[in-house]
Amino acid sequence: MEDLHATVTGRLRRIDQRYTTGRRALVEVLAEAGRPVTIGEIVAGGRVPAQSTAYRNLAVLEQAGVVRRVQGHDEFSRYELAEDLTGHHHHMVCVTCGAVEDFTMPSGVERNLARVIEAVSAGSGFKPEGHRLDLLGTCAECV
Amino acid sequence: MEDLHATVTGRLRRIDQRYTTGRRALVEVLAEAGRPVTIGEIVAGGRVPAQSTAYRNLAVLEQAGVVRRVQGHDEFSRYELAEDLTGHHHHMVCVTCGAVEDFTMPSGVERNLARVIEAVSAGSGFKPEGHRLDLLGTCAECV
DNA sequence: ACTTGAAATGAGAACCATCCTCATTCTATG
DNA sequence: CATAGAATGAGGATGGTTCTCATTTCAAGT
Repeated sequence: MEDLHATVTGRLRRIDQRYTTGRRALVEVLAEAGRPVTIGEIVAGGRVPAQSTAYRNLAVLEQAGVVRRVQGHDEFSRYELAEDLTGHHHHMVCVTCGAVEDFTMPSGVERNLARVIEAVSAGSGFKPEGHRLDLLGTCAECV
Repeated sequence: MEDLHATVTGRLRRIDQRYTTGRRALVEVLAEAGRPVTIGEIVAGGRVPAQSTAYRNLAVLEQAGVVRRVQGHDEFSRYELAEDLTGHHHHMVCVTCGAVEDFTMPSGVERNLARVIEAVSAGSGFKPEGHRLDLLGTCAECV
């Protein structure tokens, strides 16, 4: 966790932003969640008091490359730590309640996928910078 | 195109909805686009006059299993024909302008991916119903 | 420690894509 | 042709997200 804070400090400094107590709390909430969380969940946790500040700081942290915004299957945005902080992963998205959980694939499959993506975009004029693979289905809660 | 209209007629009838001229125009716009389009693009085309009707009819067509809603990388929703009408495909999403283009992968890769997805979700309590794979990057226009 | 200027915060207002309302128009059916 | 019910379109309402601005906090120099 201290390593994480040190990394975030550096990335914020790079865009002339301070790592305040409130922003540390936000990063800790995201780190402890282990899955993408909504603004509602973040504020309901009690450690991040104001919704407007949460939105603003998530935008700052996104610009710093610390946070990534995730679209699930409902009307709420969700936020998680950037992949280079948590490791490359994908999402299982419940189409009923909107909940999002992380999952990972064997690295062989990932390498294979990366190779195919490279080949597909080669002649298209599109310059790929990353990919997202989401499973859509029903989570255990919603059976 | 006539086959398409016949199929849509059937699917709408199944949920007690009519296939009106306006809805036919909407389906034709989506079919001709060949990529997910925004409400703005649909209305700007001139064949679908009212924005509110476009939204309502897209919702009806989505319920009928004719249309799928796609989230890109900007604040606009995009709409395309359902995969069983156009074939399974994925999206290249421009992170700069938000444009979305279709692409397909070799069927061997798809089968492989499906197998891995099955294995991953097997012990998780999550029941997968589909997947979406998006390439994020920069399109030819945005260089 | 004290001061000071600039950045961060929080409460509420503003924004805008999307959805809803309702009076009017269309359409399938007898 | 008549009629009842559905579809349409213009504008209003909704709500997640963003912006505003007065207040508070922070970092750096003295």
